[in-house]
Amino acid sequence: MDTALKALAEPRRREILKLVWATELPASLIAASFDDVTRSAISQHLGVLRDAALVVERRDGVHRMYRANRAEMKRVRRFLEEYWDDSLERLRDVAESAHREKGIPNE
Amino acid sequence: MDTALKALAEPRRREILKLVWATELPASLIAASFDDVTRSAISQHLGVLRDAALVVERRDGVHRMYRANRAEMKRVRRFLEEYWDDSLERLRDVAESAHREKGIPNE
DNA sequence: CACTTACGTAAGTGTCAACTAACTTATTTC
DNA sequence: GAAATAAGTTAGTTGACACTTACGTAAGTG
Repeated sequence: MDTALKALAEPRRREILKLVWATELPASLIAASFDDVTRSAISQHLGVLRDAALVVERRDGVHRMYRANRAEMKRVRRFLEEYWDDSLERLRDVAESAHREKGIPNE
Repeated sequence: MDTALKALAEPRRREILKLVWATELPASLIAASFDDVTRSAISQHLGVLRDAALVVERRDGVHRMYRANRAEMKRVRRFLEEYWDDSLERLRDVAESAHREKGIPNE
């Protein structure tokens, strides 16, 4: 999960992900849509996304077709939503117990 | 926004954020809840979170009290949700998305 | 005022990440 | 089978980052 979040923290990779969200694309086309970076860099980004399971690869002759792994994306999304929503209650106790243990001044 | 995402990609900082989500805490207590890292490291993490506006600082005598900036967190959350949803929208526009569902691994 | 507490900041270190350039491997075409 | 195309891979560079130790500083305390 951490791998996925880190992968998403990079703007270039988010851009790639958007490209292959709805359509399957070969690496060459993905790389071609970035003019300020080499094909190699994109290939490496694709590797990171693949390792994070955010993207799936399928070989088609000389091409490697990529598309977003929406199942995994959903997992990330759920994780974050639980993070926002659950943190409040779940951690109030932790904070308060720490409060007591260390004996913080005033309040 | 990119600053915020990057800040969130670091597990330690997510942990800190959780701590100050529901309760305002002084830096010392926050640091005290991590035993494998120095106070200085936590201070620096707090600086990153502050720069990303994910956390607000309030001075109270010798203490610097921190709490999560929920407004900013909401912004990040919205950004991500638009990210998912915009892309999903595009997906809907792709006519063959329905039959492509069948080829999707796991889930 | 000396002392302590609660913090930030500076400087230095090791590691990792993004990138380029060059090379390799697989596939199709002639 | 040689050449061309598509893509991954490796080596090396640069910069960022998480961290530590050491020091600085503001606020309270005897």
